[in-house]
Amino acid sequence: MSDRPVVTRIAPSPTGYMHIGTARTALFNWLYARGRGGRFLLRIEDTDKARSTDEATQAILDGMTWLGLDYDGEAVSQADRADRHVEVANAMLAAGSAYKCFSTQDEIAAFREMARAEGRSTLFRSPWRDANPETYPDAPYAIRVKAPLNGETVIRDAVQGDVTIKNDQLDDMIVLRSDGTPTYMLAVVVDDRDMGVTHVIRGDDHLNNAARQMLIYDAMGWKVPVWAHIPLIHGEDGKKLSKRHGALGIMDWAADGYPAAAMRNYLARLGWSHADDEFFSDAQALEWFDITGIKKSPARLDRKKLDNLSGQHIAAMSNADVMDGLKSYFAAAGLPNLPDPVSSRLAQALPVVRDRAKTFPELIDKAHFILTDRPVDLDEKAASQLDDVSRGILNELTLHLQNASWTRDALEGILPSFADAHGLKFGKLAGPLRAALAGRSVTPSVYDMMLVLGQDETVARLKDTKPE
RNA sequence: GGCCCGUUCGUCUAUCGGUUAGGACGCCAGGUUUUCAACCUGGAAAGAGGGGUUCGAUUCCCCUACGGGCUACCA
Repeated sequence: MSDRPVVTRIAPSPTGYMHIGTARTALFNWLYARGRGGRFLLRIEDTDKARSTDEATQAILDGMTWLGLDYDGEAVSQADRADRHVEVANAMLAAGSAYKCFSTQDEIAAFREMARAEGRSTLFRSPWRDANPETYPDAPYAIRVKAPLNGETVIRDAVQGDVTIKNDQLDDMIVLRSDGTPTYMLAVVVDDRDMGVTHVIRGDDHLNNAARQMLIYDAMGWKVPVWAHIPLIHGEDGKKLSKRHGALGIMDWAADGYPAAAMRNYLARLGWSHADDEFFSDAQALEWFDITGIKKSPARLDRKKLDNLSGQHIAAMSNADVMDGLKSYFAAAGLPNLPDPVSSRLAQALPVVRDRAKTFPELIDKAHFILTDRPVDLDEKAASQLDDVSRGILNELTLHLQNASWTRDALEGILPSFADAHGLKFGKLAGPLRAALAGRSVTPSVYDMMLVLGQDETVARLKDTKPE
């Protein structure tokens, strides 16, 4: 292939948010470049002024940041490079590989309409392709590339294999509009080549476009990059992703509380595989990722699988990483950050709750016992656990607890024998205990909670349940 | 319509002509257990259909069906 240093890029158009598919494509490009000591670039395809906004661009930047995909240099604005695009269009014109076309949009539309009605090809053949410049009218014109009329163009694609397109399927696409602005087809090619992009890894909705774009590379005598057109992601119903699937933006997933590391792992496994590896670190992904492992068929999103992976990541993260992830989650979900004291309490509880949560909000929920203050509010089920009898029992238990040494061994000695002495099954004691300590009926282990809460707090909460 | 791409358990996938078609998620059953989760053990579950090629096809070729993409002076 190539021994040039690898340069990849992600080139999203700012359309309001960072699409989940864009996020995966970005990840693939990032993995490929970074895994080989190459460069990874970001270019915002904002040539469509009507649809591009600063907010949308910011959304992409935010998405990249959250996902942890760092790019080299500054983000490039495609619109800012319009002059260079025009320059290239004129160069092609001068070289004779492009020509001025005076056909109006109305004429072309009328042609297509008729062609469709008659069942003929709607491919527009400009009458100006070989016209004598002396016959040119004094009117606005578009610049079109001169596509070869016969022969074929083969796209050597690292994912799709060799894809052959007959040249008579290619029209003389417009590179410069009659208002003097460059089209996307021109802009991508010029920008990719100017930015030194060696590998174009993008959605396969661009596969056919690659043949057209190669025309420009050839016309300018530029080296064609390695193409890698990856299949799109589909929704859980197998249909192409659309608004009704919801959660299309990467930040929606951030707001749902998935750690970025889990998202990277999950997204990497969507359409790419490395034998049977499912759960892996960034370092492993960086080492393993290669275009040869990319599948040719589209993959569906699977929330359950993400949940599972997410749970594994949360369990494997360091405390510091969990706390950082929590902050990102609060920011993405638009929630206020935890005040420091609460935050440090949560940190203490992490060891006993992290294994039980698939997402950050779930983690917060599991840690409710440590986040709540006395007097503990009881939910309905917890309240029903605390009848007069069990309150009495807890009160008696308090006596045993306030002088106990506060270790797991000690507590595991006290509680069962206490239950036994009262003719209670352990569960009958644990239920009310759970209610008193957490105000809920579903909590972490009572030993875990007691240890995390500490002796004073535990005893205080039990005393709060003292019968009147 | 034309051109291009795809199709292995419900889902993500392994397999690169010869396998009892493997793993993971999910699901079901059992176990463990102080609740929930986790965990352990076991189970059900797949080559779209039809033709070829071959001693032998999930694997190579063709057709059909289905899905997707492109076919703009959108990106």
